[in-house]
Amino acid sequence: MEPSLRRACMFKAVESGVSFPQLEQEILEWWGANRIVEQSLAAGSKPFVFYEGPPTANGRPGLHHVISRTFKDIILRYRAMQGYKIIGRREGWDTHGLPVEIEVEKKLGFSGKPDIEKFGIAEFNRLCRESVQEYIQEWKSFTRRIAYWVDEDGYYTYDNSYIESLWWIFRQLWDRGLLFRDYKVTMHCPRCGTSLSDHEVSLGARDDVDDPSVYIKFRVTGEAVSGNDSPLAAALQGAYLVAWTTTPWTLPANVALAVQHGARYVEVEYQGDRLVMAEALVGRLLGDGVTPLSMFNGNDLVGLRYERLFDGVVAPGDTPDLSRAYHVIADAIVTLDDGTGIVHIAPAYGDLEVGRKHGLPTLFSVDLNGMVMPELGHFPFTGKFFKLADPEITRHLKERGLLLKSGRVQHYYPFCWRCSTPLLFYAKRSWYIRTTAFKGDLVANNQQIHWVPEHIRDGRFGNWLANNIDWAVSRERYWGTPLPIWMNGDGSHIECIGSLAELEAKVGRSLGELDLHRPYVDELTWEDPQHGLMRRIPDVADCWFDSGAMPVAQWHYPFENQQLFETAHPADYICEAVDQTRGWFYTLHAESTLLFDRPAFHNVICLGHILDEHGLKMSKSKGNVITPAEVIDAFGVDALRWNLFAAAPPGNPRRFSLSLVNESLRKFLLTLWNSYGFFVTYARLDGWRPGGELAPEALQPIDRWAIAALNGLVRDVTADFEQYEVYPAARRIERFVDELSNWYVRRNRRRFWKSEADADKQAAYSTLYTCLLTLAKLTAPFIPFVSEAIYRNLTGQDHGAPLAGSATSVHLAAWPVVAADLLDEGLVADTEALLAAVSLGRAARKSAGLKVRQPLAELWLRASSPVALAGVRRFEADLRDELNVKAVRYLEASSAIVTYRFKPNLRLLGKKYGRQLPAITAALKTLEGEAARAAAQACEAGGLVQIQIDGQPLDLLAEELLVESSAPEGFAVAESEGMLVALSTLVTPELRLEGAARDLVRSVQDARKSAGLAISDRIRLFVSSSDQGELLEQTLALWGDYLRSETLTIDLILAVPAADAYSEQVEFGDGSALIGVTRAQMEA
RNA sequence: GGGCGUAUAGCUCAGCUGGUUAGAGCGCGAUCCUGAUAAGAUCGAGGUCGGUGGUUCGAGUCCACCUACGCCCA
Repeated sequence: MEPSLRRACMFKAVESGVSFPQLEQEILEWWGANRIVEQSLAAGSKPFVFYEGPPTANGRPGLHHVISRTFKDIILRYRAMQGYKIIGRREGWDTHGLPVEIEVEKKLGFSGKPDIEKFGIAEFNRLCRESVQEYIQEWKSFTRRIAYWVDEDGYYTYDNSYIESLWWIFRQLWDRGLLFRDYKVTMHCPRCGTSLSDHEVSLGARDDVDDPSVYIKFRVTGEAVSGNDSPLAAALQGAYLVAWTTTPWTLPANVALAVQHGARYVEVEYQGDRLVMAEALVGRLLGDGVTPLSMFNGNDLVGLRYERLFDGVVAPGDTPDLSRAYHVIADAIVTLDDGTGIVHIAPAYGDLEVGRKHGLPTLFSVDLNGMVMPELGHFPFTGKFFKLADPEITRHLKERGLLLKSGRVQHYYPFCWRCSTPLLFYAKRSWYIRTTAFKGDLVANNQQIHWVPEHIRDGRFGNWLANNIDWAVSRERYWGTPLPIWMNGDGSHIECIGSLAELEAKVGRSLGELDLHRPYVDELTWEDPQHGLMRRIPDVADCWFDSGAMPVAQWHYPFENQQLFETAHPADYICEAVDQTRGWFYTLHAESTLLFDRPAFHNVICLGHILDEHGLKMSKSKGNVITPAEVIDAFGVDALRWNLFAAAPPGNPRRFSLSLVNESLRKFLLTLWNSYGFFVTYARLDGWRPGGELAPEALQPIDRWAIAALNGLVRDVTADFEQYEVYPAARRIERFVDELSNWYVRRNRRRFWKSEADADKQAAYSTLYTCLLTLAKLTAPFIPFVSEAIYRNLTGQDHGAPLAGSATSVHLAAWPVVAADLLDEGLVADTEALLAAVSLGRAARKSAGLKVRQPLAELWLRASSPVALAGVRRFEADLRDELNVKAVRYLEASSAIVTYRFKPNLRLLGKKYGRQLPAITAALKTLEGEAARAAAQACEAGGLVQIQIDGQPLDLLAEELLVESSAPEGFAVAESEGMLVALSTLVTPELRLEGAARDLVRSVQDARKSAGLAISDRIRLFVSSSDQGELLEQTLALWGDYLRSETLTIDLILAVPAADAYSEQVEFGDGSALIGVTRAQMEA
């Protein structure tokens, strides 16, 4: 071991071939063993409220869950480091709902509700509970692996306490008259006896279904509904309104005919009848040569009464106002694409929204088994299945002379995905929450929410609120929160129960042990003295209602935790994907607005979806799904997290591939890791410890630059976080890490490996240490593992005594604070100018074919502005060294070696001169020779430049012009954004020797490395050349000492290498040289 | 069919209130640099800024329409 390594060292060696997945496993174990997560969860004082949007525990976690969980995590970690106590940092599970039921049905081989009822609801629900529990176990280990830090003591929507809170909410709404019963159109399977979800409907829909296509005549009575007493009614008496339908079975339930606002309608004579329909469709239906008798606007027809075809059936308990039926309405659903421009309206079978809007009654003709109802009357089709009734109804109407035309058509129609029975659009009694009564509040409260990205607020979410419809909240299912509504036999008396205690009072016994699910709650009934037996309605709640209630129900409010709830509502932050605008974002917002008249959350990051590398949705059927495990196993969680934070703004849909994660790893994580590794390597050699006194004057400008840039970074990243803007924060960090590694470390390597332990070396260590330690804290919310490894080692947690005042984990450390006095915008800008000059210098070298190791005599520079010029002057020494030139000179207008060109500064001149611009540009182009030099001097002095426009003189200000200059003769030039660098290309014999020496040094360093020597090994060096002997001798004569000190050579031998030496043939001068190295004896 | 969003290099993305030669990283090719680095630098190939029209002295940027994709709704 090196003597220096025997000194007490606080840093553990950093292995260069780091495996991040392995590192992460070690840290996971350490976190677990030391209860770091628990400590972090318990820490903090000021409250910061978070709501966990509960994932449906009905599938394995995918990449999109990694995104949402890491975006939740990063904000919470940031707030925790700022000393906040995070409230609600706990798991939550959405456990109810149809997907869970379907999963269990599949397992059992069921094909619908009848199977479940036969099987027994109790056992069925038990299996549903079991199913979600299995998934939750998988989710828990996934959550730990991706370092989403939440309390595993989470909330479950199936808990009795959760359900009781929901009951309380329902009762609140009920007491305020906001919970009501109305029809809702569902897709109903008459064979399975159940409604189907949208998803199920799409499974069984076909677009090539053969159906009847009939045109029916409705006879105008000559009357109009009161208040619309148009003469048209009388004029059209006895004429027929013609409507088209592909579902004759719905005709008995007809209550209105709809026309289009503003469209043109005509009355025509056809086969002895007067028919009314849209003008645009007459030709298609009746052929050419039909002459119109009269014409009118769609609006004119509104209110016309017609003779009903049948007496539709009124639902039991319903008292519809039939005076509102059987007339013409105008509605936007009517199109002139096909049919007649007059649409038959049957609210019970699909047109419920239209019916509601126009105050139409809802009448029936087919029951839930799909049979034509006997109550309709005695017809040949009575009691028949609705599809089989179609031709009978058509024939019946034909006999009554009301059929104009019939045929067949192929179109879209849905079927049951299980049994292929045609589905019915069917208006069923449902329970609604009257959200429309609060539309104004919903919209107003939304304005208080900070959305990321911003456009969601007034775009997708705002529009959704503005078009609010009442929330249909009941489901005829089994595994869900039972609606706490009890009803007597004829539905004339209804009670809503708001707590378990209230229910106990009703049934007169303790229900402490009761599972508040079906079928157990269904069995609870009581006798009401006036209204008879009270029985619970069979419906359960929409599971979206469960999750929207989580601010209340996760704390079992108001039965417990009243005080906690006051603090924990609204949330400061939530985060989910964009599909939740009509899902969880809405249900949270709606329930909060209705109950408390305030938004449920203040800040929300709304994530875009993840796509595969071709921009397509990842789906099992496409086979393009990437699982989190394959990414994490290959590159680790931090590489994945960094990719998610830094690759694209969170609101955008993001394309994803393994190679992109690999890029994040190599580009960012390894750059950071290697800078850190560099530091630790040398700090160990020197036994360096942080904390020693550092004289400010020992800091080099580049040190102060690094510290200034670091503080600027802290300031900007903090500001980004305050705005919930994670992506720009990540980009800033990336840029800083790149500059730290490729500018600061590269420029200062020498200061770390030089042998004197002076103040300058201390300054370099101290600067780099400060940057790395601060970076560990800044990156902790992003990359919790790598930052932890760096932080713990830099604070000596694993090795020797921990640094005083440091935390055991970076996640328990405080967020960095900006040292305002160390910010230095001028210095940062000057360095930027320098970096630009360096880049141009390298470009110039490239164009002349002069490698950087070859020293050159001089460099000419013209800066883009006086500020940039000052910046370059300040760092001239760095520029000389970096570009390996002996002198830097500055081009000024007075110098005669260049010529000048002028361009207008459009940003300034555009506003001032507008359409004169082309002439000004042309005039500037003609400035040449002495005139150009004079103009350049004027610009430099800040004076005026006069040009001629159409014979008129025009004075331009110096800042309104952009000056460009050409290259001097004999120089290699590069130019960009106003800055020009010209390199003298003349290589003198002296410069050539110096270049040769540097070549030699580099070859020897290479050989040392290849020979496997340690950095600090001293060597014997052999050099010889058969074809460049003279050059070699001259080089060594002049630069021998330099070669020795650079390569730690204690014995330089101008000869062919000894047999035991490691030797290499290397390029040298115009030929080659043979070099050999052996480890020299260490002196005692 | 409606709403919202996206469309810029082979890939992933920047591009502020319209302004000068549309940028970065990856990948590819070439050259260079390197005793921290699976690294870095420079150059090159690669763009009709999705399309069409308009406003303007000037449009990737503003407006209209259209196309494709994603999400939500019908």
